Amino acid sequence: MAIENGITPNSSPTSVSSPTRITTIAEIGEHVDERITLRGWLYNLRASGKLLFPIFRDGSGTIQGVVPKAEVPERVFETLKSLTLESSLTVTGRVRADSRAPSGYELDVEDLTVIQRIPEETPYPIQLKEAGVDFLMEHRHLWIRTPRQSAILRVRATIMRAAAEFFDNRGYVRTDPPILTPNACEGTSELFEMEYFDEGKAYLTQSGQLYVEATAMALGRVYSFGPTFRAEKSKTRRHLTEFWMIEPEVTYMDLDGLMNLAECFLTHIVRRALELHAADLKIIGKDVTKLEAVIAGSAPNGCEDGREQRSGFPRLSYDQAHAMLIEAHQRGLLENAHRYGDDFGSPDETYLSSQFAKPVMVHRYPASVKAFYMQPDPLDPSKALCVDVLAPEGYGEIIGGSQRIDDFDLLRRRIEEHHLPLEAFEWYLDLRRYGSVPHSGFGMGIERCVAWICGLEHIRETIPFARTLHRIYP
RNA sequence: UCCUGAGUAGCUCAAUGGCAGAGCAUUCGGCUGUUAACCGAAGGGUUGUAGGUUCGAGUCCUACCUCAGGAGCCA
Repeated sequence: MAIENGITPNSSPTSVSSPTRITTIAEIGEHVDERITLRGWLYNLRASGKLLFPIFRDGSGTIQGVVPKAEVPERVFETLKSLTLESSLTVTGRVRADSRAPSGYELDVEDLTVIQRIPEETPYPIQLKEAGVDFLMEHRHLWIRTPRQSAILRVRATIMRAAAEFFDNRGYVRTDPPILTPNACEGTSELFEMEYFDEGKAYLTQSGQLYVEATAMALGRVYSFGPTFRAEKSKTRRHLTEFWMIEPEVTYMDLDGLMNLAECFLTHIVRRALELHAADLKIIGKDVTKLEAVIAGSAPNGCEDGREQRSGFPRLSYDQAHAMLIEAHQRGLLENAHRYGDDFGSPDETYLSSQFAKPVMVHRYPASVKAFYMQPDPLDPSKALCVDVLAPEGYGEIIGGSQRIDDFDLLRRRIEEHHLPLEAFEWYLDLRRYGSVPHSGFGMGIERCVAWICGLEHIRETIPFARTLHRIYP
Protein backbone atom coordinates (compact mmCIF):
# COMPACT_ATOMS: atom_id res chain seq x y z
CA MET A 1 0.00 0.00 0.00
CA ALA A 2 1.28 3.46 -0.87
CA ILE A 3 -0.76 5.23 1.77
CA GLU A 4 1.09 7.68 3.99
CA ASN A 5 -1.91 9.32 5.60
CA GLY A 6 -0.47 12.74 6.22
CA ILE A 7 2.87 11.82 7.70
CA THR A 8 6.29 12.39 6.23
CA PRO A 9 6.61 10.06 3.27
CA ASN A 10 8.75 7.05 3.96
CA SER A 11 10.68 4.97 1.58
CA SER A 12 9.21 1.53 1.33
CA PRO A 13 10.96 -1.11 3.42
CA THR A 14 12.17 -2.95 0.37
CA SER A 15 13.86 0.09 -1.10
CA VAL A 16 16.20 0.72 1.82
CA SER A 17 18.97 -1.66 0.96
CA SER A 18 19.03 -5.38 0.40
CA PRO A 19 15.72 -7.20 -0.07
CA THR A 20 14.34 -8.48 3.20
CA ARG A 21 12.28 -11.48 4.03
CA ILE A 22 8.66 -10.96 5.09
CA THR A 23 7.88 -13.22 8.01
CA THR A 24 5.67 -13.55 11.06
CA ILE A 25 6.43 -13.08 14.74
CA ALA A 26 5.55 -16.69 15.43
CA GLU A 27 8.36 -17.80 13.12
CA ILE A 28 10.86 -15.17 14.12
CA GLY A 29 13.04 -17.64 15.99
CA GLU A 30 14.01 -19.10 12.62
CA HIS A 31 15.49 -15.77 11.52
CA VAL A 32 17.95 -14.86 14.27
CA ASP A 33 20.61 -12.43 13.04
CA GLU A 34 18.70 -11.99 9.78
CA ARG A 35 17.07 -8.88 8.41
CA ILE A 36 13.30 -9.36 8.20
CA THR A 37 10.10 -7.42 7.63
CA LEU A 38 6.98 -7.72 9.77
CA ARG A 39 3.55 -6.51 8.76
CA GLY A 40 1.23 -5.61 11.58
CA TRP A 41 0.38 -3.05 14.22
CA LEU A 42 1.96 -1.03 17.00
CA TYR A 43 0.80 -2.82 20.15
CA ASN A 44 2.55 -0.68 22.76
CA LEU A 45 5.27 1.94 22.94
CA ARG A 46 7.63 2.76 25.77
CA ALA A 47 10.09 5.61 25.47
CA SER A 48 13.17 6.29 27.52
CA GLY A 49 14.64 9.49 26.23
CA LYS A 50 16.57 8.66 23.10
CA LEU A 51 15.64 4.98 23.20
CA LEU A 52 12.26 3.63 22.08
CA PHE A 53 10.77 0.25 22.90
CA PRO A 54 7.87 -0.36 20.51
CA ILE A 55 6.03 -3.64 20.78
CA PHE A 56 4.73 -4.94 17.48
CA ARG A 57 2.03 -7.49 16.91
CA ASP A 58 1.07 -9.18 13.66
CA GLY A 59 -1.63 -11.64 14.66
CA SER A 60 0.80 -14.46 15.32
CA GLY A 61 2.37 -12.92 18.42
CA THR A 62 4.16 -9.87 19.77
CA ILE A 63 7.78 -8.80 19.75
CA GLN A 64 9.58 -5.83 21.25
CA GLY A 65 11.59 -3.58 18.99
CA VAL A 66 14.56 -1.51 20.07
CA VAL A 67 15.14 1.91 18.48
CA PRO A 68 18.20 3.92 19.64
CA LYS A 69 17.99 7.46 18.29
CA ALA A 70 21.66 7.50 17.37
CA GLU A 71 21.45 4.35 15.26
CA VAL A 72 18.41 4.87 13.03
CA PRO A 73 17.43 7.58 10.52
CA GLU A 74 15.85 10.54 12.30
CA ARG A 75 12.68 10.03 10.26
CA VAL A 76 12.30 6.52 11.67
CA PHE A 77 12.85 7.64 15.25
CA GLU A 78 10.53 10.64 15.08
CA THR A 79 7.78 8.77 13.25
CA LEU A 80 7.76 5.95 15.74
CA LYS A 81 8.12 8.23 18.77
CA SER A 82 4.81 9.94 18.05
CA LEU A 83 3.00 6.97 16.58
CA THR A 84 -0.34 6.10 18.17
CA LEU A 85 -1.13 2.64 19.51
CA GLU A 86 -2.72 0.12 17.10
CA SER A 87 -1.64 2.15 14.08
CA SER A 88 -0.80 -0.27 11.27
CA LEU A 89 2.70 -0.48 9.88
CA THR A 90 5.37 -2.60 8.33
CA VAL A 91 8.71 -2.69 10.09
CA THR A 92 12.09 -3.92 8.97
CA GLY A 93 14.91 -4.84 11.28
CA ARG A 94 17.34 -7.41 12.47
CA VAL A 95 16.25 -10.25 14.75
CA ARG A 96 18.36 -10.67 17.87
CA ALA A 97 18.13 -13.27 20.60
CA ASP A 98 17.92 -11.47 23.94
CA SER A 99 17.45 -13.00 27.35
CA ARG A 100 15.78 -9.81 28.61
CA ALA A 101 12.85 -10.27 26.20
CA PRO A 102 9.85 -12.32 27.34
CA SER A 103 9.79 -14.24 24.06
CA GLY A 104 13.58 -14.49 23.88
CA TYR A 105 13.84 -12.30 20.77
CA GLU A 106 13.99 -8.62 19.98
CA LEU A 107 13.95 -6.66 16.77
CA ASP A 108 16.57 -3.96 16.11
CA VAL A 109 14.44 -1.64 14.03
CA GLU A 110 16.02 -0.20 10.88
CA ASP A 111 13.05 1.14 8.95
CA LEU A 112 9.29 1.31 9.02
CA THR A 113 6.34 2.33 6.89
CA VAL A 114 3.14 3.53 8.50
CA ILE A 115 0.11 2.13 6.71
CA GLN A 116 -2.54 3.94 8.71
CA ARG A 117 -1.89 6.28 11.60
CA ILE A 118 -4.66 6.54 14.18
CA PRO A 119 -5.29 10.25 14.92
CA GLU A 120 -4.71 11.48 18.48
CA GLU A 121 -8.28 12.80 18.60
CA THR A 122 -9.67 9.28 18.25
CA PRO A 123 -7.25 7.06 20.15
CA TYR A 124 -7.62 3.30 20.16
CA PRO A 125 -10.30 2.63 22.77
CA ILE A 126 -8.91 -0.49 24.40
CA GLN A 127 -6.09 0.10 26.83
CA LEU A 128 -3.56 -2.37 28.06
CA LYS A 129 -4.96 -1.94 31.53
CA GLU A 130 -7.91 -3.89 32.78
CA ALA A 131 -11.38 -3.04 31.53
CA GLY A 132 -14.89 -4.07 32.44
CA VAL A 133 -16.81 -6.89 30.79
CA ASP A 134 -19.49 -4.64 29.30
CA PHE A 135 -16.95 -2.31 27.72
CA LEU A 136 -14.90 -5.16 26.32
CA MET A 137 -17.93 -6.93 24.87
CA GLU A 138 -19.13 -3.67 23.28
CA HIS A 139 -15.69 -3.53 21.66
CA ARG A 140 -15.36 -7.23 20.97
CA HIS A 141 -14.28 -6.50 17.38
CA LEU A 142 -11.19 -4.81 18.87
CA TRP A 143 -10.83 -6.87 22.04
CA ILE A 144 -9.94 -9.94 19.96
CA ARG A 145 -6.69 -8.16 19.00
CA THR A 146 -5.26 -8.61 22.47
CA PRO A 147 -2.72 -11.42 22.90
CA ARG A 148 -4.88 -13.43 25.26
CA GLN A 149 -8.02 -13.28 23.12
CA SER A 150 -6.05 -14.08 19.98
CA ALA A 151 -4.49 -17.07 21.72
CA ILE A 152 -7.93 -18.37 22.72
CA LEU A 153 -9.18 -18.11 19.15
CA ARG A 154 -6.13 -20.00 17.89
CA VAL A 155 -6.77 -22.80 20.39
CA ARG A 156 -10.44 -22.82 19.38
CA ALA A 157 -9.46 -23.30 15.75
CA THR A 158 -7.26 -26.25 16.67
CA ILE A 159 -9.96 -27.82 18.82
CA MET A 160 -12.43 -27.59 15.95
CA ARG A 161 -9.90 -29.05 13.53
CA ALA A 162 -8.93 -31.83 15.93
CA ALA A 163 -12.57 -32.71 16.49
CA ALA A 164 -13.26 -32.95 12.77
CA GLU A 165 -10.06 -34.80 11.92
CA PHE A 166 -10.76 -37.38 14.64
CA PHE A 167 -13.82 -38.50 12.70
CA ASP A 168 -12.34 -37.86 9.25
CA ASN A 169 -9.45 -40.19 10.11
CA ARG A 170 -11.87 -42.93 11.10
CA GLY A 171 -13.94 -42.99 7.94
CA TYR A 172 -16.84 -40.89 9.15
CA VAL A 173 -18.69 -38.89 6.50
CA ARG A 174 -19.49 -35.33 7.40
CA THR A 175 -23.18 -34.75 6.72
CA ASP A 176 -24.39 -31.39 7.93
CA PRO A 177 -28.07 -31.16 8.84
CA PRO A 178 -30.25 -28.17 7.97
CA ILE A 179 -30.09 -25.09 10.15
CA LEU A 180 -33.67 -24.11 9.28
CA THR A 181 -36.05 -26.74 10.59
CA PRO A 182 -39.81 -27.19 10.50
CA ASN A 183 -40.24 -28.15 14.15
CA ALA A 184 -38.52 -28.63 17.46
CA CYS A 185 -36.16 -31.60 17.44
CA GLU A 186 -36.72 -32.56 21.02
CA GLY A 187 -39.78 -30.53 21.84
CA THR A 188 -38.14 -29.04 24.89
CA SER A 189 -35.92 -26.05 24.34
CA GLU A 190 -37.08 -22.60 23.38
CA LEU A 191 -36.36 -22.03 19.70
CA PHE A 192 -35.73 -19.00 17.56
CA GLU A 193 -38.76 -18.67 15.33
CA MET A 194 -39.21 -17.16 11.88
CA GLU A 195 -41.65 -17.02 9.00
CA TYR A 196 -40.74 -19.34 6.15
CA PHE A 197 -42.49 -18.04 3.02
CA ASP A 198 -45.95 -19.61 2.80
CA GLU A 199 -44.97 -22.71 4.74
CA GLY A 200 -45.64 -21.23 8.16
CA LYS A 201 -43.15 -21.15 11.00
CA ALA A 202 -39.57 -22.28 10.72
CA TYR A 203 -37.03 -22.57 13.50
CA LEU A 204 -33.28 -22.35 13.88
CA THR A 205 -31.97 -25.80 14.73
CA GLN A 206 -31.24 -26.72 18.32
CA SER A 207 -29.56 -29.97 17.29
CA GLY A 208 -28.88 -31.81 14.09
CA GLN A 209 -29.22 -35.16 15.76
CA LEU A 210 -32.42 -36.44 14.21
CA TYR A 211 -31.07 -35.66 10.76
CA VAL A 212 -27.71 -37.33 11.33
CA GLU A 213 -29.60 -40.44 12.42
CA ALA A 214 -31.01 -40.43 8.90
CA THR A 215 -27.63 -39.86 7.24
CA ALA A 216 -26.09 -42.57 9.44
CA MET A 217 -28.64 -45.05 8.08
CA ALA A 218 -27.43 -44.05 4.61
CA LEU A 219 -23.67 -43.88 5.25
CA GLY A 220 -22.96 -45.87 8.40
CA ARG A 221 -20.69 -43.51 10.29
CA VAL A 222 -21.39 -39.80 10.04
CA TYR A 223 -20.95 -36.57 11.91
CA SER A 224 -22.25 -33.06 11.65
CA PHE A 225 -20.47 -29.89 12.64
CA GLY A 226 -22.20 -26.57 12.71
CA PRO A 227 -23.95 -23.87 14.68
CA THR A 228 -26.97 -24.53 16.85
CA PHE A 229 -29.36 -22.14 18.52
CA ARG A 230 -31.17 -22.05 21.83
CA ALA A 231 -33.56 -19.27 22.74
CA GLU A 232 -33.51 -20.24 26.41
CA LYS A 233 -33.14 -17.28 28.71
CA SER A 234 -30.11 -18.77 30.35
CA LYS A 235 -27.82 -16.23 31.88
CA THR A 236 -24.71 -17.95 33.12
CA ARG A 237 -21.04 -18.26 32.28
CA ARG A 238 -21.77 -21.54 30.49
CA HIS A 239 -24.46 -20.45 28.04
CA LEU A 240 -24.61 -18.94 24.57
CA THR A 241 -27.70 -18.61 22.41
CA GLU A 242 -25.62 -19.54 19.36
CA PHE A 243 -22.95 -22.20 19.71
CA TRP A 244 -21.17 -24.84 17.67
CA MET A 245 -21.75 -28.52 18.10
CA ILE A 246 -20.16 -31.60 16.62
CA GLU A 247 -22.42 -34.64 16.53
CA PRO A 248 -21.28 -38.12 15.48
CA GLU A 249 -23.87 -40.81 14.82
CA VAL A 250 -22.90 -44.44 14.32
CA THR A 251 -24.92 -47.45 13.24
CA TYR A 252 -24.50 -50.74 15.12
CA MET A 253 -22.94 -48.95 18.10
CA ASP A 254 -24.21 -49.46 21.63
CA LEU A 255 -23.80 -47.26 24.71
CA ASP A 256 -20.51 -48.84 25.76
CA GLY A 257 -19.08 -48.28 22.31
CA LEU A 258 -20.29 -44.71 22.43
CA MET A 259 -18.60 -44.06 25.76
CA ASN A 260 -15.35 -45.43 24.37
CA LEU A 261 -15.73 -43.22 21.35
CA ALA A 262 -16.36 -40.10 23.43
CA GLU A 263 -13.36 -40.86 25.60
CA CYS A 264 -11.02 -41.34 22.65
CA PHE A 265 -12.43 -38.25 21.00
CA LEU A 266 -11.78 -35.99 23.99
CA THR A 267 -8.35 -37.50 24.52
CA HIS A 268 -7.43 -36.70 20.93
CA ILE A 269 -8.59 -33.08 21.22
CA VAL A 270 -6.70 -32.47 24.44
CA ARG A 271 -3.58 -34.08 23.00
CA ARG A 272 -3.68 -31.84 19.92
CA ALA A 273 -4.20 -28.71 22.01
CA LEU A 274 -1.17 -29.60 24.14
CA GLU A 275 0.94 -30.48 21.11
CA LEU A 276 0.25 -27.30 19.18
CA HIS A 277 -0.49 -24.62 21.76
CA ALA A 278 1.94 -24.69 24.66
CA ALA A 279 2.76 -21.01 24.04
CA ASP A 280 -0.86 -19.96 23.67
CA LEU A 281 -1.98 -21.85 26.76
CA LYS A 282 0.78 -20.10 28.67
CA ILE A 283 -0.46 -16.69 27.46
CA ILE A 284 -3.98 -17.67 28.48
CA GLY A 285 -2.74 -18.82 31.87
CA LYS A 286 -3.96 -22.42 31.76
CA ASP A 287 -2.30 -24.92 34.06
CA VAL A 288 -1.38 -27.52 31.43
CA THR A 289 -0.57 -30.17 34.02
CA LYS A 290 -4.35 -30.53 34.41
CA LEU A 291 -4.66 -31.31 30.71
CA GLU A 292 -1.70 -33.67 30.82
CA ALA A 293 -3.48 -35.54 33.60
CA VAL A 294 -6.50 -35.98 31.34
CA ILE A 295 -4.57 -37.84 28.66
CA ALA A 296 -2.15 -39.62 31.03
CA GLY A 297 -2.06 -43.31 30.26
CA SER A 298 -3.55 -42.99 26.80
CA ALA A 299 -1.84 -44.18 23.64
CA PRO A 300 -1.24 -41.58 20.91
CA ASN A 301 -2.99 -43.64 18.28
CA GLY A 302 -5.19 -45.73 20.51
CA CYS A 303 -8.90 -46.09 20.56
CA GLU A 304 -9.25 -47.58 17.10
CA ASP A 305 -12.86 -48.45 16.43
CA GLY A 306 -13.75 -47.14 19.85
CA ARG A 307 -13.38 -50.62 21.26
CA GLU A 308 -10.58 -49.99 23.69
CA GLN A 309 -10.65 -47.89 26.77
CA ARG A 310 -7.26 -46.24 26.83
CA SER A 311 -6.96 -43.31 29.16
CA GLY A 312 -9.48 -44.44 31.72
CA PHE A 313 -12.10 -41.74 32.16
CA PRO A 314 -14.07 -42.62 35.30
CA ARG A 315 -17.54 -43.99 34.61
CA LEU A 316 -20.39 -43.65 37.06
CA SER A 317 -23.91 -44.87 36.78
CA TYR A 318 -26.58 -42.34 37.70
CA ASP A 319 -27.18 -44.37 40.86
CA GLN A 320 -23.51 -44.22 41.84
CA ALA A 321 -23.38 -40.49 41.16
CA HIS A 322 -26.51 -40.00 43.21
CA ALA A 323 -24.91 -41.85 46.13
CA MET A 324 -21.82 -39.63 45.90
CA LEU A 325 -23.99 -36.51 45.98
CA ILE A 326 -25.93 -37.73 49.01
CA GLU A 327 -22.71 -38.40 50.84
CA ALA A 328 -21.33 -34.99 49.86
CA HIS A 329 -24.48 -33.36 51.20
CA GLN A 330 -24.18 -35.25 54.48
CA ARG A 331 -20.58 -34.08 54.81
CA GLY A 332 -21.69 -30.51 54.23
CA LEU A 333 -20.01 -30.17 50.84
CA LEU A 334 -23.27 -29.58 49.00
CA GLU A 335 -26.01 -27.26 50.12
CA ASN A 336 -28.91 -29.21 48.67
CA ALA A 337 -29.40 -32.96 48.79
CA HIS A 338 -29.87 -34.50 45.37
CA ARG A 339 -33.30 -36.01 44.95
CA TYR A 340 -33.23 -39.44 43.36
CA GLY A 341 -34.92 -39.32 39.99
CA ASP A 342 -34.09 -35.68 39.32
CA ASP A 343 -31.50 -34.50 36.85
CA PHE A 344 -28.28 -33.14 38.32
CA GLY A 345 -28.12 -29.44 38.99
CA SER A 346 -25.19 -27.24 38.24
CA PRO A 347 -23.64 -27.50 41.73
CA ASP A 348 -24.08 -31.29 41.55
CA GLU A 349 -22.15 -31.51 38.29
CA THR A 350 -19.44 -29.25 39.63
CA TYR A 351 -19.01 -31.47 42.68
CA LEU A 352 -18.94 -34.71 40.68
CA SER A 353 -16.35 -33.40 38.22
CA SER A 354 -14.21 -32.01 41.02
CA GLN A 355 -13.72 -35.54 42.38
CA PHE A 356 -11.71 -36.64 39.33
CA ALA A 357 -8.72 -35.41 37.35
CA LYS A 358 -10.21 -36.73 34.11
CA PRO A 359 -13.61 -36.04 32.57
CA VAL A 360 -16.24 -38.17 34.29
CA MET A 361 -18.86 -40.10 32.36
CA VAL A 362 -22.24 -40.45 34.02
CA HIS A 363 -24.49 -43.00 32.37
CA ARG A 364 -27.97 -44.49 32.62
CA TYR A 365 -30.03 -41.55 33.88
CA PRO A 366 -33.73 -42.00 34.62
CA ALA A 367 -35.52 -42.00 31.29
CA SER A 368 -38.01 -39.45 32.63
CA VAL A 369 -35.43 -36.65 32.71
CA LYS A 370 -34.00 -37.41 29.28
CA ALA A 371 -35.05 -37.02 25.66
CA PHE A 372 -37.82 -39.13 24.13
CA TYR A 373 -35.58 -40.96 21.62
CA MET A 374 -33.23 -42.63 24.11
CA GLN A 375 -33.12 -46.41 24.29
CA PRO A 376 -34.28 -47.89 27.62
CA ASP A 377 -31.78 -50.00 29.53
CA PRO A 378 -32.91 -53.65 29.12
CA LEU A 379 -31.73 -54.35 32.68
CA ASP A 380 -33.87 -51.51 34.08
CA PRO A 381 -36.29 -49.93 31.60
CA SER A 382 -36.75 -46.91 33.87
CA LYS A 383 -33.23 -45.92 32.91
CA ALA A 384 -32.03 -44.60 29.55
CA LEU A 385 -28.90 -45.83 27.77
CA CYS A 386 -27.34 -42.38 27.82
CA VAL A 387 -24.15 -40.70 28.94
CA ASP A 388 -23.19 -37.19 29.96
CA VAL A 389 -19.51 -36.31 30.04
CA LEU A 390 -18.66 -33.73 32.67
CA ALA A 391 -15.47 -31.75 32.09
CA PRO A 392 -13.03 -31.41 34.99
CA GLU A 393 -12.65 -28.24 37.07
CA GLY A 394 -16.37 -27.53 37.14
CA TYR A 395 -16.83 -26.79 33.46
CA GLY A 396 -19.99 -28.84 33.35
CA GLU A 397 -21.49 -31.07 30.71
CA ILE A 398 -19.55 -30.93 27.47
CA ILE A 399 -20.94 -34.08 25.86
CA GLY A 400 -24.39 -35.61 25.93
CA GLY A 401 -25.19 -38.77 24.05
CA SER A 402 -27.21 -41.94 23.96
CA GLN A 403 -28.14 -45.12 22.23
CA ARG A 404 -31.27 -44.34 20.22
CA ILE A 405 -34.53 -46.22 20.24
CA ASP A 406 -34.57 -48.51 17.20
CA ASP A 407 -37.99 -50.12 17.74
CA PHE A 408 -40.81 -48.51 15.77
CA ASP A 409 -43.61 -49.10 18.25
CA LEU A 410 -41.65 -47.89 21.25
CA LEU A 411 -40.48 -44.74 19.48
CA ARG A 412 -44.00 -43.88 18.35
CA ARG A 413 -45.28 -44.41 21.88
CA ARG A 414 -42.58 -42.11 23.27
CA ILE A 415 -43.44 -39.37 20.78
CA GLU A 416 -47.05 -39.59 21.88
CA GLU A 417 -46.14 -39.63 25.57
CA HIS A 418 -44.12 -36.45 25.12
CA HIS A 419 -47.09 -34.84 23.33
CA LEU A 420 -45.06 -34.23 20.20
CA PRO A 421 -46.82 -33.86 16.83
CA LEU A 422 -46.66 -37.32 15.28
CA GLU A 423 -46.97 -36.06 11.70
CA ALA A 424 -43.80 -33.99 12.08
CA PHE A 425 -41.90 -37.13 13.04
CA GLU A 426 -43.13 -39.42 10.27
CA TRP A 427 -39.83 -39.17 8.43
CA TYR A 428 -38.02 -39.95 11.67
CA LEU A 429 -40.25 -42.96 12.25
CA ASP A 430 -39.45 -44.09 8.70
CA LEU A 431 -35.91 -44.74 9.91
CA ARG A 432 -37.45 -47.45 12.14
CA ARG A 433 -39.89 -48.67 9.51
CA TYR A 434 -37.25 -49.43 6.92
CA GLY A 435 -34.26 -51.45 8.06
CA SER A 436 -33.89 -50.16 11.62
CA VAL A 437 -30.62 -50.93 13.36
CA PRO A 438 -29.18 -50.16 16.79
CA HIS A 439 -27.29 -46.87 16.69
CA SER A 440 -25.80 -44.27 18.99
CA GLY A 441 -24.44 -40.77 18.89
CA PHE A 442 -23.43 -37.80 20.95
CA GLY A 443 -23.05 -34.07 20.69
CA MET A 444 -20.23 -31.94 22.01
CA GLY A 445 -20.48 -28.21 22.52
CA ILE A 446 -17.31 -26.68 21.10
CA GLU A 447 -17.37 -23.58 23.25
CA ARG A 448 -17.64 -25.42 26.55
CA CYS A 449 -14.78 -27.61 25.43
CA VAL A 450 -12.70 -24.51 24.60
CA ALA A 451 -13.59 -22.91 27.93
CA TRP A 452 -12.42 -26.03 29.74
CA ILE A 453 -9.20 -26.57 27.78
CA CYS A 454 -8.26 -22.88 28.03
CA GLY A 455 -9.40 -22.57 31.64
CA LEU A 456 -11.65 -19.58 30.99
CA GLU A 457 -13.97 -17.95 33.49
CA HIS A 458 -16.66 -17.36 30.89
CA ILE A 459 -17.79 -19.02 27.68
CA ARG A 460 -18.18 -15.66 25.92
CA GLU A 461 -14.42 -15.57 25.33
CA THR A 462 -14.41 -18.87 23.45
CA ILE A 463 -16.07 -17.63 20.26
CA PRO A 464 -15.18 -14.58 18.16
CA PHE A 465 -18.56 -12.92 18.61
CA ALA A 466 -20.60 -14.38 21.44
CA ARG A 467 -24.36 -14.27 21.29
CA THR A 468 -25.85 -14.14 24.76
CA LEU A 469 -29.19 -13.27 26.30
CA HIS A 470 -28.58 -9.52 26.35
CA ARG A 471 -26.01 -9.08 23.63
CA ILE A 472 -26.13 -9.18 19.86
CA TYR A 473 -23.72 -6.27 19.12
CA PRO A 474 -21.24 -6.15 17.48
C1' U B 1 -38.77 -16.20 34.47
C1' C B 2 -36.74 -15.72 39.57
C1' C B 3 -32.79 -14.03 43.18
C1' U B 4 -28.54 -10.76 44.04
C1' G B 5 -25.41 -6.74 42.66
C1' A B 6 -23.51 -2.50 39.74
C1' G B 7 -24.20 2.21 36.71
C1' U B 8 -19.57 8.98 38.53
C1' A B 9 -14.11 11.75 33.01
C1' G B 10 -12.55 7.82 26.88
C1' C B 11 -11.16 3.35 30.59
C1' U B 12 -10.70 1.41 35.93
C1' C B 13 -12.49 3.28 40.33
C1' A B 14 -12.89 6.93 44.97
C1' A B 15 -16.01 10.71 47.32
C1' U B 16 -19.90 10.57 56.33
C1' G B 17 -26.49 14.11 52.95
C1' G B 18 -22.20 19.69 52.52
C1' C B 19 -16.49 22.71 46.89
C1' A B 20 -16.76 16.49 41.54
C1' G B 21 -11.44 13.36 42.84
C1' A B 22 -7.27 9.78 41.59
C1' G B 23 -4.68 6.35 38.28
C1' C B 24 -4.51 5.10 33.19
C1' A B 25 -5.54 7.09 28.14
C1' U B 26 -4.79 12.00 25.18
C1' U B 27 -1.48 16.60 24.63
C1' C B 28 3.30 19.08 26.20
C1' G B 29 8.16 18.45 28.76
C1' G B 30 12.18 14.95 30.96
C1' C B 31 14.83 10.23 30.90
C1' U B 32 19.77 5.09 26.48
C1' G B 33 17.24 -1.30 28.82
C1' U B 34 11.92 -0.16 29.52
C1' U B 35 8.52 -4.91 30.79
C1' A B 36 0.49 -2.58 31.91
C1' A B 37 7.92 1.69 32.29
C1' C B 38 8.75 5.95 35.27
C1' C B 39 8.89 11.57 36.67
C1' G B 40 6.54 16.67 35.92
C1' A B 41 2.45 19.64 33.75
C1' A B 42 -2.27 20.53 30.97
C1' G B 43 -7.08 19.65 28.98
C1' G B 44 -11.17 16.39 30.05
C1' G B 45 -18.02 15.85 34.06
C1' U B 46 -25.97 16.92 32.31
C1' U B 47 -22.79 11.37 38.46
C1' G B 48 -27.81 5.72 33.51
C1' U B 49 -33.15 8.15 32.85
C1' A B 50 -37.56 10.44 35.09
C1' G B 51 -39.78 11.92 39.42
C1' G B 52 -39.67 12.67 44.89
C1' U B 53 -37.65 13.88 50.13
C1' U B 54 -34.27 17.88 51.88
C1' C B 55 -31.78 24.46 53.16
C1' G B 56 -28.66 21.19 50.25
C1' A B 57 -28.67 14.58 46.70
C1' G B 58 -23.28 11.15 43.27
C1' U B 59 -25.12 9.68 48.27
C1' C B 60 -31.87 8.77 50.76
C1' C B 61 -36.98 7.06 48.43
C1' U B 62 -40.05 5.34 43.90
C1' A B 63 -40.34 3.77 38.91
C1' C B 64 -37.88 2.68 34.55
C1' C B 65 -33.42 1.58 31.44
C1' U B 66 -28.68 -0.93 30.80
C1' C B 67 -25.22 -4.48 32.31
C1' A B 68 -23.16 -8.31 35.39
C1' G B 69 -23.21 -12.84 38.75
C1' G B 70 -26.25 -17.00 40.14
C1' A B 71 -30.72 -20.46 39.79
C1' G B 72 -33.79 -23.28 36.54
C1' C B 73 -32.90 -25.52 31.55
C1' C B 74 -29.24 -27.16 28.67
C1' A B 75 -24.06 -28.36 25.22
